[in-house]
Amino acid sequence: MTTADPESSDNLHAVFALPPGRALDICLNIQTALLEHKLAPGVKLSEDEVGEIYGVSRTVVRAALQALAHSNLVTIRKNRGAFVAEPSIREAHEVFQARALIEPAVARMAAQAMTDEQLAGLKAHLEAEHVALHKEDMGRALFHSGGFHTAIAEIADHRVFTSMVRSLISRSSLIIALYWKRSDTACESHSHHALMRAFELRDAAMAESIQKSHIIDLHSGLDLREKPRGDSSLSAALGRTG
Amino acid sequence: MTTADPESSDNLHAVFALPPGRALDICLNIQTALLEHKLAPGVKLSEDEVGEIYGVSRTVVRAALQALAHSNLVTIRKNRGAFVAEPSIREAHEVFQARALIEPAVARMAAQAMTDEQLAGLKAHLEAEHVALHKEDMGRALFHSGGFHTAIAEIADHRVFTSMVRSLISRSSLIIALYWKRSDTACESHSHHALMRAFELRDAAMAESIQKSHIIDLHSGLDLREKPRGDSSLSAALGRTG
DNA sequence: TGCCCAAAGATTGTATACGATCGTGAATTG
DNA sequence: CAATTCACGATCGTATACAATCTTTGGGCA
Repeated sequence: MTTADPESSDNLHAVFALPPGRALDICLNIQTALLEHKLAPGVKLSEDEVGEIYGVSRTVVRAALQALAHSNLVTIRKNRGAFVAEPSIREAHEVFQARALIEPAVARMAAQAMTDEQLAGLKAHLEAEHVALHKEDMGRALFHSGGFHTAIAEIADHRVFTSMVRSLISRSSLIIALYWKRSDTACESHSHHALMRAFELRDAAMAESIQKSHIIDLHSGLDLREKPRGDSSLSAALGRTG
Repeated sequence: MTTADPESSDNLHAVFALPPGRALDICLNIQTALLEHKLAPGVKLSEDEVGEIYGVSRTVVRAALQALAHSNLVTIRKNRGAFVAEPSIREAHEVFQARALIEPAVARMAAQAMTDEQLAGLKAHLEAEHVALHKEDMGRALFHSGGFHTAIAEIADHRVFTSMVRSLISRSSLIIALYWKRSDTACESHSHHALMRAFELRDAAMAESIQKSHIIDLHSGLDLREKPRGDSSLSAALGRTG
């Protein structure tokens, strides 16, 4: 179980570049909530409110929110406050383009470095995802799916890439919350298991190729057409009241 | 001149995810100082001291330092304070590996999108670098060299990659300050001008290829052998006094 | 003489207070 | 009745004060 625990914040703090402390805890808590889709894009994160929840002053909360803002998970608007980020369609494309470049290269490195223990750890991620899926806990399933991708980067043992991947995956979670269109989530399982086979074989080229296809497939699972979102269309959509 | 002004902080703030304000100004100021090698790795950035320089309270300084820490330009040690980061040898390798993956792809995109105006802008960067080199102002030359790489990412018009490239280049500046071994800096000019030719021809494949070679060349210009650095060697180096 | 420990100084971590800015709603006017 | 303006409330931006922690330095002891 220990090897499979995705919540272990051993060196997770590296992403936020904060010294261990309460601010980091808040960051990690909010990040997890985002990854599990417990916090929707656009939700306001009032400093007072967050501070009261965690029992700290606004000073600490501000540090946490700024760190999250730097990871593009939160948007800070001057004199307005912090909100869960709402990635634009353009940003969604860019994030998945970046993933399509970086993650295959990372998968290749991971395949070469993979130990049996790490292989088992990856499998545990997939099982956790499967269990969550079976319970129809989509949020948790997505969380473990992201954990799988992150774990691969960690196995590649490349901190710069790991940091990038972690950041991109967090942003992907928000993007999926906004733009996911595919109803069948089984797509995950197939690609991930195919990737596992490549890792078992230590076939770097195969891992790279599968991961690239997988990311492109995820990208295509988004509905990124321009829509008349927001309140501008609201009046038109409703017509006259009554 | 306007198109060539590399200091323009138009959307430079996107890297730090801070609302416009004094904290951002401090970030940008310190970042520029780092890029110009006016601030050496390891230098302590006392909150009081920085605050007095810019005429703000520690609150603002802390926000700036945390933003810089998130960009890996500054290291914050609990109860110790903030220091200009000292990238390890491993980190140096990783940063240039990341650049070798990302920047060629970005160069390809830029070559396809390049307008004549943007081409002129890039040329201006090279000229500025040349002028600084002629004045033997190495710091400023390096600054413009980095600006050239950043400008390419901006032309590619991909914010996610641009942000990554900017971050990697900033870190590269620290790495070069610590590990640069090559005395001839003319290598820059050659690769950069070759890249310009590819851009003029709108040859995406050529631009990608040249950029990849260029990054690998830069990487090889570093002396990344393990050395007995630091004070541990100091006593040995000095022997007994007198 | 060298090492260990303790107290003072300096610096950061956190909380709180006050001023500035923005959003909202009611009142007023065309 | 609709549009505009103004004042109020809420929230953030910043400064300052106090508490916690680390570093340093001086003295004591083996």
